[in-house]
Amino acid sequence: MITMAEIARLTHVSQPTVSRVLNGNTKVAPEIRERVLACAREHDYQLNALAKGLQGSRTHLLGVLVTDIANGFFADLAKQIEIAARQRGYSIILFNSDYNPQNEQEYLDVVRRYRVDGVLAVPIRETSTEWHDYVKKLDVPVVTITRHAAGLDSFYVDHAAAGAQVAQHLLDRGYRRFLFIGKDYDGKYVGFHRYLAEKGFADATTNRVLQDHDQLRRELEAWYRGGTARAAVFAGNDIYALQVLDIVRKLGLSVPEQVGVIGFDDTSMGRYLNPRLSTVSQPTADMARQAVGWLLDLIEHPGEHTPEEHAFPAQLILREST
Amino acid sequence: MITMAEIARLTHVSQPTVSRVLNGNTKVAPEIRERVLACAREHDYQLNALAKGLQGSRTHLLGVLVTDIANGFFADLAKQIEIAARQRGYSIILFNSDYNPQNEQEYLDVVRRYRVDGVLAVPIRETSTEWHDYVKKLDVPVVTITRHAAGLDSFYVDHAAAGAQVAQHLLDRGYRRFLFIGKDYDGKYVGFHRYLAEKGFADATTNRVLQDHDQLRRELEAWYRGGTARAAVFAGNDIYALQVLDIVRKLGLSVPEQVGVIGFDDTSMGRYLNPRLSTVSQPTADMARQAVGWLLDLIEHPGEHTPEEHAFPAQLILREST
DNA sequence: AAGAGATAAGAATACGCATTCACAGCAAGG
DNA sequence: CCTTGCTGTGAATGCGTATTCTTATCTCTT
Repeated sequence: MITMAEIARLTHVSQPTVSRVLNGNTKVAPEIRERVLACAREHDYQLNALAKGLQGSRTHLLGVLVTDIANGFFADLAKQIEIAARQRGYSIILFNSDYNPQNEQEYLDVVRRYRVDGVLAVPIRETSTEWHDYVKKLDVPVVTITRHAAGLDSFYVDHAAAGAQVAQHLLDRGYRRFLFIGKDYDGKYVGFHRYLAEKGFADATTNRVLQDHDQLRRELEAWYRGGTARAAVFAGNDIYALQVLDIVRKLGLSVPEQVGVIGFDDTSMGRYLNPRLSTVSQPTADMARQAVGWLLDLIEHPGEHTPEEHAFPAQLILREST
Repeated sequence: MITMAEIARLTHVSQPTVSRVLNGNTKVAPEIRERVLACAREHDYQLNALAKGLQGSRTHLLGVLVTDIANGFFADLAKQIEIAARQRGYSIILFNSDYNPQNEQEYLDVVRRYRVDGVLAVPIRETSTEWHDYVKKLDVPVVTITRHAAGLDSFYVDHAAAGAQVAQHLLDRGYRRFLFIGKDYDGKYVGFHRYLAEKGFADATTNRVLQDHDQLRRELEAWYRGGTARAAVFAGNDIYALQVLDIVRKLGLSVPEQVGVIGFDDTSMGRYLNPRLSTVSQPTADMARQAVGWLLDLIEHPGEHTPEEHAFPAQLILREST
């Protein structure tokens, strides 16, 4: 791989001059400029980003930390981030925490090792003080995306509010008993439960973690038989919702008459399911673009700033399943 | 961020000694070793990977180039790659070509800029000589994954063979008219068509590119009405298959009796659809692990080697839709 | 007890780039 | 014709690390 020094030797100038030509900020004699450019083109010169990064300025690397890239929602997010970053000349180093806090920690070390310019992170828990503190000690800007993190710049949809919207919708549709499938610390569940409690349905709300399809089936059946009021299931994501639909079908129950089902994430498949799946859509592309823009501004115009939290609205996509 | 020189100053030793302690290969006095390690721990030292990379050895960076990370199959692939790479101490820089050859080229420049140690790529076309030549000029090892690329190390499932397997299965099940949904240069279609032609069904095979759901619906309907023999649709991926199922349902046709449907990729949703989707599974995790292993061996034990092509078997997952 | 060999640590250097500093050449002004 | 000021270029330097080379200290042998 050819270097500036090499080009300098070939064109009988000094290395700094080559640097000046290639960066184009300083004035340099036209003849020399041409000679150097020609030589660079001829040998297909590529800047050594490591040397440039070491030298002190930016590395033009962004760390992207997600919980699970195999999840369609995050995959989509990553894609949008990658596009936005590329447009502004940054490359991304991708990390998967796999919902394991230990990995999450280790990745921050990788971030430091490579002197990444900034980080876009989907933290595992919204309220992990350890992680939070660790991030604060980092001297690179970190923007939280998809999750709300107090005291950090964050771009997110208010899951609690979305959960409440779902609750309201289900009540409107006449459902009176509710089941949430997902982690109980999930903001969606918190908002969902709170809203229903305010309306006097605290006892009618249950929360189940999805371990395994067969177990869910047993629990779902028991739950359904356990009451007479009209029942609805709120699934933490569309994949869960799909499984619920399958189980409900097997139980011989009709959707949306006997059981209502609503998902989350607005995965593309929802539109083609039978019945078409009601779900909640997040402005992924918008969030990603704005988060990247914000982060890059932070990077390129450093200085004191107070973290801001940017909430985006969730949108109910109402289809046949409710 | 603290450096080796800084630690050296604090512990009253020289920078090379700190390097020796931290790398642990050379002998150094126990007392000094302890002092340095304590100091490093206390200040939470992190190696500057840029400097190390510049210095000449490895960068411990891998380039991962996929066509579309938002596609569940590639997302899954990326996840497996990331896991395998992490286990051996490598981080990955992710690129999305978005099926745009120009992006594909540009990414190779990024690869060179960051002095990436190696590349795992899903090329857009299996037979792009330009790309192929460009890759050969690169002085880093490149392993092709998911696609077969002549003259390069590649890990892939033989799509043509898989297409033939599908054809055979559909014939076994009594289907006699066939439609493929996907790009016509797709290996799956090639093998599918060839096998059917050998059995005398050349005229009964049609190929359609999926542009848009409504258009597909019209074409599918016309195709179905256009003959009397039992019909089956082979979709290039599970998402297409899902759309086909939806259309077929709308047309009031029964699956698998009147129309058979089979997908590709074995997405997790297939198991929960109604009817459960027959599909083709690729050993993604295996391929990813082996590809990464192979690439890292190439990196860590350089030298002459002749590229090898590793074909993996596709597995038919037969469920209710055929 | 003195010289040879081993061992541990410091000094110097290179990697590729950007930047600061110094200097040569030249135009303009007195 | 000499000074002032500007412009374009080269020399020197630092970023953080690993490595090579050198030197000082110590152990062992005879």
